Amino acid sequence: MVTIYDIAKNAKVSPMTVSRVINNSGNIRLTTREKVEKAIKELGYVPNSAARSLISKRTKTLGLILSDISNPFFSKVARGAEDKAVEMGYSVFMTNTDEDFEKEKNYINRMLSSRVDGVILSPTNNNSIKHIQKLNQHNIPVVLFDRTIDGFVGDHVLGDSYKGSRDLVKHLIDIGHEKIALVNGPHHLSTSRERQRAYVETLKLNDLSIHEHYISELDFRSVQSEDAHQILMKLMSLDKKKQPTAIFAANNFIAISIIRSLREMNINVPEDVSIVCFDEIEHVHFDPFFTVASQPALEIGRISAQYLIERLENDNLDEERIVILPPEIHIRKSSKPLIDKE
Amino acid sequence: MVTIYDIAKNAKVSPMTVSRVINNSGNIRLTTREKVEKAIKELGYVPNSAARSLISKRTKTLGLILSDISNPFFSKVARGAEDKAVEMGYSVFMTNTDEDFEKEKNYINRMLSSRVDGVILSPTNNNSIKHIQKLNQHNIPVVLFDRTIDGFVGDHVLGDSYKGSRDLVKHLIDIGHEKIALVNGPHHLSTSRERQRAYVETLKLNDLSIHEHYISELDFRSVQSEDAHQILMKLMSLDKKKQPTAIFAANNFIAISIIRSLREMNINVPEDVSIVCFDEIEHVHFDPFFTVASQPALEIGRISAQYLIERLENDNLDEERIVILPPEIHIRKSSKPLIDKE
DNA sequence: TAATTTTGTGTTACCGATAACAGAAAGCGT
DNA sequence: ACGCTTTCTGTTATCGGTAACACAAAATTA
Repeated sequence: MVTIYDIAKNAKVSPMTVSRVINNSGNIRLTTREKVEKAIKELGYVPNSAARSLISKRTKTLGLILSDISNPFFSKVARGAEDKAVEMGYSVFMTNTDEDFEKEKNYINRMLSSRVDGVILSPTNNNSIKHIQKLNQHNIPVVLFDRTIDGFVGDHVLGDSYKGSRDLVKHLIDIGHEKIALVNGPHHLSTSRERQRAYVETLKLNDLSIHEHYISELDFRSVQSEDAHQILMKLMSLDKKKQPTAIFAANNFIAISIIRSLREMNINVPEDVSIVCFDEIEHVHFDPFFTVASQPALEIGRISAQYLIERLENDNLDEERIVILPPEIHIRKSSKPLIDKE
Repeated sequence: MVTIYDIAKNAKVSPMTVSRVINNSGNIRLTTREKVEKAIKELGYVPNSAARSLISKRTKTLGLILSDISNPFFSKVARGAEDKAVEMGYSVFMTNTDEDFEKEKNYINRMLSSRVDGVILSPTNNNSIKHIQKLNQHNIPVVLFDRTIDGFVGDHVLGDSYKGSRDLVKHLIDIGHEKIALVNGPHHLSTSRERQRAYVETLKLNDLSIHEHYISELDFRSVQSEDAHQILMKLMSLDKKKQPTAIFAANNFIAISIIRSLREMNINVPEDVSIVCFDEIEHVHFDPFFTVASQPALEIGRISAQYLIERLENDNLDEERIVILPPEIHIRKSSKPLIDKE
């Protein structure tokens, strides 16, 4: 491996001079600079960042810990974060927890070991605070995105789950639905709790009742699951007075598993049941189908990276900055006005 | 930052002993081991991998350079590669070139600087060989996936573009289509060339003619583009004798842009035109729509990582190993038997 | 019990870069 | 030509680990 010493020997200068040429620091005579640059090109020298970061204590690397890379929402966040990071001179270590706390723990240790300068995280649950504290003990700042957790102090970049959910439920009510069920994500995630809060409040505000079984829970990653089927069976076998005519799915993958289960039961969307959900579902058809609250995923990623890097390069920042980005409601074909069948 | 020296002082041993405990190397008396482990826990020590790799010359890190992370095909490859790498004790640096040669160059330099042990790459074009040579000069092995390029010697993990394409085109012919157009990806990619070769040969073998304008080219990433529209306009305004009744799209995103353009022209799929394509299109609808050649993306990622790591940990491997994984043909609703309208 | 092996621990040097200091060379004023 | 800046370059020590060697203590063998 070519080192700064090889360059030094080749150009007949000291290693320090080579270092200075590389970093444009100090004063170098033009002729020496040229000698050194020639040697660098000839020998194909590339600085060793391990050696650099050993002395500089900075790696110019960010850790990005996603909960589900196969969900387009998260892969877009990743893309946004990487773009912005590179733009600002940083690299990104990207990892995937699959919503698994143990995996998260593991990756946090990896991040510590590789001495990333900061971490962008969508935590798996409230216990993740332990991981964050561990990072903070090592002076590694953390930006949370998508979700927040109890006790965290620092930058957040979130979507407005509350507002998006209110708008979705309101839309259902506006088009005549009164029996609306919620298939939520896991209650240990702040997004789920916010979405449920909005759902409950919106129904109450409109004097609509929440029947038993109307609120149920699924994993955010369950595209196809037995659990979904169970939930739908229960919902659709309620007696006519209670049987929901619309369902609010807490995220895109849950919506997909719902629509699949309904299909198996020969129930049509939107003819028999309307569905709305959080997060975009990639629509590749001629005409997009799902009524959704679409979050600005790329932007969430970009801002997360930017905030993190700003914090790294600037000590005198506020204790915490919270950005809450509103989702866009797209009304499409999965929701349709209720026509009274009686 | 806590170092091995702090642990040494705390446990009243030498740094070397601490190192031995951490790495389970050499013989350590049980009592000392316990002292050291206690100190490690108390001080929250995490080894500095920069320091480690400086001396060991290995980073236990792989570089993964994708051409389009927002394409589910590639994000699945990424997932597969990361899973396997972690399983084998490596981390992954993931980056995204957007099919841009300059970005690729940039990322290769980053990889060199961060001293990844090996690189998994889907090259942007034949000139990428320069980048690969640069890596090889630094003794960094490269595994190509999805695409191959001229002059590359080393491991490849590819999908069988030729076979998949033949099967798709054959399917169209079997259900009565005779006028079949190809909207290909860029000709500088091996996958495009293979898919075109299969298309041409299959038509010839069945005595079908390839009219002028039947073969055209789009970017693999163009989900929605003016170019697509232009191409479709040209195709659909051919005179009745030549107007294609079926289109073979070289990848998923091209298929999407085609179907969108057709929609704008009020042409229905599959009633008026059948479409088949390479790569899965995430079907979230009750019933999947596209007839596709689906590649085992996860497997491509996993094998790429495995081959690379094997090569890193094993000198006496063959010069090159080429895996070609067959795609699965899924016949769905976007292709339908031709009914003669005359 | 002395000789030999095994076990357990420490010392020194080094990986590749750079900060801090030192000192040589060149420029400048009188 | 002399001293005094300014510009340029080199030396030394260090970042946090570990390999290589050295050596004392304990265990084993003769």
